[in-house]
Amino acid sequence: MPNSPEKSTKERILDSAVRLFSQKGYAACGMRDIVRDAGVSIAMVNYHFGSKKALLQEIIRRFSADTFQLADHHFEGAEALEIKLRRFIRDMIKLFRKNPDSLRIMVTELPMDVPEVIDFKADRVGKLVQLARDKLFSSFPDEVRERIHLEILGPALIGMLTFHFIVHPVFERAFGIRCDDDFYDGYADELADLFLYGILSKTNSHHATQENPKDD
Amino acid sequence: MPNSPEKSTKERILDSAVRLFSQKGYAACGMRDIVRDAGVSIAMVNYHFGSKKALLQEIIRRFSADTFQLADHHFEGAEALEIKLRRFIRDMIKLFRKNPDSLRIMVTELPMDVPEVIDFKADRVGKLVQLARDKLFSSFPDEVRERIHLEILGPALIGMLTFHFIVHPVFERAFGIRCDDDFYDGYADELADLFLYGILSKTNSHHATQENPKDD
DNA sequence: TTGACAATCAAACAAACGTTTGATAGATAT
DNA sequence: ATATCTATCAAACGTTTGTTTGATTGTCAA
Repeated sequence: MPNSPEKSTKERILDSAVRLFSQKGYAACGMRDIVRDAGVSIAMVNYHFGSKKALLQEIIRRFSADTFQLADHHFEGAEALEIKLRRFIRDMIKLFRKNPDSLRIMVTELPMDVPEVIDFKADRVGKLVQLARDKLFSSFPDEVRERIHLEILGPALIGMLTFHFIVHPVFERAFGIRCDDDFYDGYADELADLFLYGILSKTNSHHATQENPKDD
Repeated sequence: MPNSPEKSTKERILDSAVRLFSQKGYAACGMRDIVRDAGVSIAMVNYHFGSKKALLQEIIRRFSADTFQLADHHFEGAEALEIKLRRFIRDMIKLFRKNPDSLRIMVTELPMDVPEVIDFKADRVGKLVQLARDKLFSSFPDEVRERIHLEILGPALIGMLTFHFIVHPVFERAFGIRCDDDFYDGYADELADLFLYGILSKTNSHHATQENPKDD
């Protein structure tokens, strides 16, 4: 299915690239696949973006900006931790649903040979966790905050949220579920419950369940 | 750094392919990269595996077998849910640490044009969740099991466990952590706490935190 | 000793790759 | 009117791709 014809050439290339990079992977997707889908000449990619790799970086750059801006926005404000975190998780899933292709590209197509991309992402993730520490957990007493390892729980949360979209084809096949609005409402609630209880457990007691066994 | 010379040609190719597929991605990694690293001729790949794609499928097949066999094994037995689940999480992380390259390949290189691979994975995931339902939660009363949505919590757990290894370079850069034995011990404990509390919350009360708000 | 078989290699293959070039049309400014 | 600039295209460029071929070596059986 070709692209809508009223958009500009540059936007048509971007749309096609996002879909095809996600579908076949960046390296496996030839520029001729993209321009055929976009209905433009192959020279247009280098004209508008400079190179195929720069096109990929532009896609990642745009989606990163959306994602981290959303996170920044939801951590501000005076509401309780529960309220902020539930809203954050719900809107994050909403954003991922709207751009599942961009999400998969951002996660799976780590351009290992472009160190500045890794630096960029690491910088944003670090700032995000710092923001969570300052804005989300600032009211907790120090000895509780010491027990909450955000550098573990943060990536775990992101992993929970994103993994479903990464392996979506396997997931739908395995459970015979079609993922509609209702499903994702339940999905967001379930993950929020899981995460909030996990955090709050640290605020009340030391031991996780009955005994926290360390058997071998 | 080339491969160890005492192994067979077939094994040398497999070892090199796992590392390089993970590093550069399947499509971006040329067969000449692999055979140069393995110290063999390029014809050996097609001789021993048939094609480049068959080599990828062999890698995924081997690692899938290890992973799901581990899961099957840990869900059996008469111990309590907490004990089984903690041991499962710990050994899963141990396996992922030993084969981070295979894990990344299995998750990120979904051969979309090979439907049987997706079918294979979907089948295994479905059976795994069914096994968890039968062996892990069989002692719970029915009205509690209805509230535990394993088709959501299961993939969420796998996402938590694997995501760290997928984005490992970003992760290490962001937090300035070197991930040693101690780190992963804490990592496993933290995730087990998080997950067990999230589940046990469903067994006690209906509402997640204070109010389970549904604001907009 | 001869024949068959398995493992290996260097070289060659056509196809596909990302990029560049030169030309063309349309708009805008001088 | 003419020159400049922008957006576009078809065609060609040199590489690199995965695969195949034909020859060579070593091993084991007849």
